[in-house]
Amino acid sequence: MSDVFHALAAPARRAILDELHERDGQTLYELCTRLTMKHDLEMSRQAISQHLDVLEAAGLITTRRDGRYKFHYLDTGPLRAIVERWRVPDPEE
Amino acid sequence: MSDVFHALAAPARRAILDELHERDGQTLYELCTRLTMKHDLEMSRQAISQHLDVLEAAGLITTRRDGRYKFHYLDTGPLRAIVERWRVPDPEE
DNA sequence: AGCATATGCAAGCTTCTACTTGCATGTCAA
DNA sequence: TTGACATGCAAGTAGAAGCTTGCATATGCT
Repeated sequence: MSDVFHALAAPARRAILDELHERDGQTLYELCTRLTMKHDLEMSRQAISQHLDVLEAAGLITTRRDGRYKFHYLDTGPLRAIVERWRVPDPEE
Repeated sequence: MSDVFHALAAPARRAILDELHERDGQTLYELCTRLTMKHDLEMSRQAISQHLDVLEAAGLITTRRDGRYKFHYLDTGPLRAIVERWRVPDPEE
């Protein structure tokens, strides 16, 4: 799971995760417009597409094809390994 | 806290955190020998020193000077932000 | 003081990463 | 089928990151 850390290293990819966390299941074009609008990120479509590939390879997002649309869904499962690796105490304690 | 993600991106730095998690408060030289022995990492002293600087800048380790020795301590506090950012569910649930 | 130990600083090099650019593929509607 | 829409692929480029190399500073022991 070394790819997870690498995927999280880029600010642009964390912004994409933020976007999907706020509104799950977006297409590439939706992400392009919303990232430009809300997060003040001027990223080209190809740049975002490549970031999505990295995030999917890391298991942080899953995709679903439907015709010419491809929807992207956030998956925070791989982040659990980070928490457990160095025994991060819970905020409740 | 963008530095935290960048600090975690390098496998060598994660190995250093692993070492400090197993045995806290090591000096630079201790880390050099133990990383070479146990983790099969052939890293120079300068390389490890630079990694420690990055980890300290990210707040993942703290240091204490005593004479010519400098001890390094693990601090998992900044990792909590990762958990809370995308609402990673607890393993208990 | 003199020497070994422990760490710090900085320039140079190589590799990788993120982004761009240009074109290709596939889907749907008229 | 034609054209617009949505995405995919791949080469090229500028910048950053990690590591090395060489020397410098500082502490402790004899």
